[in-house]
Amino acid sequence: MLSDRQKLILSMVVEDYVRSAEPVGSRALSKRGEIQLSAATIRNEMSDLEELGYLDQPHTSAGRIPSQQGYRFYVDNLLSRREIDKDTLSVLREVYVEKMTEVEQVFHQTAILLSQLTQYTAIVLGPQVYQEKIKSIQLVPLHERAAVAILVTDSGQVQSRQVQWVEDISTDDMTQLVNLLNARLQGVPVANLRSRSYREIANELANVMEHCENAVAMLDELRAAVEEQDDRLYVGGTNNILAQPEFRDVDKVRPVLALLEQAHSARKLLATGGKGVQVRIGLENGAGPLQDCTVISTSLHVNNEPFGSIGVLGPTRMDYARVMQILDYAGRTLTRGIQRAEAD
Amino acid sequence: MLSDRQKLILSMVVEDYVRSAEPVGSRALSKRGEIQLSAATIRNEMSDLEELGYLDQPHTSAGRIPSQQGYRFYVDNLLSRREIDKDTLSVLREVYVEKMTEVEQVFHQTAILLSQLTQYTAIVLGPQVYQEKIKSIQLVPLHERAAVAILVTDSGQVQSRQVQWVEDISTDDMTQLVNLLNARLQGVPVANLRSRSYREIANELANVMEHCENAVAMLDELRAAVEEQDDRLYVGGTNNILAQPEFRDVDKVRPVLALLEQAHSARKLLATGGKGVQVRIGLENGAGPLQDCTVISTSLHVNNEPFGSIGVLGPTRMDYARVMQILDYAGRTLTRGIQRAEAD
DNA sequence: GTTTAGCACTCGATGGTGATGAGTGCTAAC
DNA sequence: GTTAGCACTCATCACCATCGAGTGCTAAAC
Repeated sequence: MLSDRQKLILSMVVEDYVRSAEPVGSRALSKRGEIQLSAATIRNEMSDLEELGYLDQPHTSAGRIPSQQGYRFYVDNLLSRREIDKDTLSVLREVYVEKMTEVEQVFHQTAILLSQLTQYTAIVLGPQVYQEKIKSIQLVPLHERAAVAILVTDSGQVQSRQVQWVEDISTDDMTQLVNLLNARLQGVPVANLRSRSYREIANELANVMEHCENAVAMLDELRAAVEEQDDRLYVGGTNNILAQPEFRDVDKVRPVLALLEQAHSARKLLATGGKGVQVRIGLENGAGPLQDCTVISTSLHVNNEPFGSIGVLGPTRMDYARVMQILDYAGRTLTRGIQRAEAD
Repeated sequence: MLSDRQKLILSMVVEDYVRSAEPVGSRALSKRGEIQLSAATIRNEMSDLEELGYLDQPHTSAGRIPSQQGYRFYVDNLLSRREIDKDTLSVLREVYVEKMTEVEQVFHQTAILLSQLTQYTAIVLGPQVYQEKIKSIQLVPLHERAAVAILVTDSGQVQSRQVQWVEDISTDDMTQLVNLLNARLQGVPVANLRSRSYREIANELANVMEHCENAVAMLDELRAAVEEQDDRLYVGGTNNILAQPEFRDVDKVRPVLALLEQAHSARKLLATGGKGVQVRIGLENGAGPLQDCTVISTSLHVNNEPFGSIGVLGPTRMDYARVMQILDYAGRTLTRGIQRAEAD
């Protein structure tokens, strides 16, 4: 276990380094007044901290920087929970005071907001429609052989697909089809469209109307639409990462940007399920391009069900306290807002 | 007017420079065999071309690079319309052979595809729902006081918004409302929702039912949804731009990325209206961050109406012929595909 | 035992120097 | 009109000395 003095020095190193991006020397800490020790003493402690794995030294005769383990300890034990600053708070309040009817829009705005506030890159993952229940299915004919199929879930999310019929279909048939689908599918989780109930419906359809293959294909299309939309991912402020000194080297940034462009890679970075703010430092994000990055994220919950997540990606040298506060606040406000909108 | 020899030399310089990203020297051209002249002669011609403004010299005793004017002349007059290469063609065919029912998905895929094929950054702007006509309006109740309003246009695009009622509304009222709206609004351009017909409807509603403010507010919400969605912009391969030698400097890339993140700035880059492939070189994109970039784009048309546009952003040192071919092909194929889907 | 001053040492960063070579412009010969 | 020859320019690179921040260690002070 670290002594109190070691903890103090570690957190001073972390905070200094986060501000300056320069290795922190013993003399600099000694002069800062928060600690009444000579540079030599601090040097000894730093040497110990390095041996314990909490600090790194880029090269002999440079100052120290926190190691991944150092950041981890700092986040877990030393983080000073200072108040969220007023300017930030007022910006957050201003945005979330507006009514938030359109989920998609809110998530998009949140990505922009988070990136602006933190000056890092924001990643927002929309809720998984896949887990919601079907509220209604609608069919809007476009021409004789084409229509738009619309699926509404109980949280009010809408998915749609154009469908083509192989042969003409009468308005009556279509009404009958819609009625049947609604009667059988209301309340069914969208995910089930692929399995059991899906086949039952198919059989039943075959009894009621001709050309039911079309209707079956339609359900399949809707399910596909939902699956695709489930990757609904918003990334904001990618360019912010370029402002960080550790990413001045293009070869370092490019893999990170490339990863963010792949929806399936990016979504893996975010917290899933668990409550509270999650911090993943360096290699904890999985080896590779993100070894110098930290992702802080929190997942949203509505009625105790996961409802997307929001996160911030920056260098490991990140203002942990501030970002965690912002995410915490944004997460709770968003959750409340959505819950209220649904309860209305 | 340039002599044939000058044209040949200019295009050799452009093509060499596009390949190598290094200033092109007279000796290098002389040795390439396509021209039977000594380095000295070519030097004289290059000197003339520089005086005429078609070539630049980074510093004395460096080779020449094309000026913006040089690229412009090359694109307008010298571009060799060689065949699109087979590999590229087969990739394009493969993607667009799949049926393209979902407009949104196709545009998204196109952004990814274009960036992969060209190794530049792709920008795709979806069609303006705003200009289409209303096909149908639907209302799906969620709770007593909340519903999802859905608007379908004649091209099959779907927009939706959650709406809240101030007071409970009966199912009958809702049905009546939907019927009225459909009767009055079918065929009306979405854009008109804000103006004339919108007020007429409001008055008529006041006669038929109570609490019509809710319905009026709903129409307003739908219009807002459409307006927001009109910024539907897909950007693919932003990281590709980092691979270009002229953008190894982070300070050069960052403004470009920042611009691409702002939907309203990015959409300005693309061709609007006119048919055919458009090339904007350097400052032609408007002064500022894009002075070393070229945007090649083409707008799509369905039934002679504009239907979004697709474009590629790269350094001015760009493979013009190839990108123009790819965009031309993709544009025509997309248009055909969408038209067919609608005609079915 | 803990803290501190003193000092030699390390190592990256900075800046100046000279060699190298690609490429030019000019002149004179073909 | 074309080309060979040549002096000149200038970016790039390797090399080297200098500088200074920061360390580790030792011995003295508390």
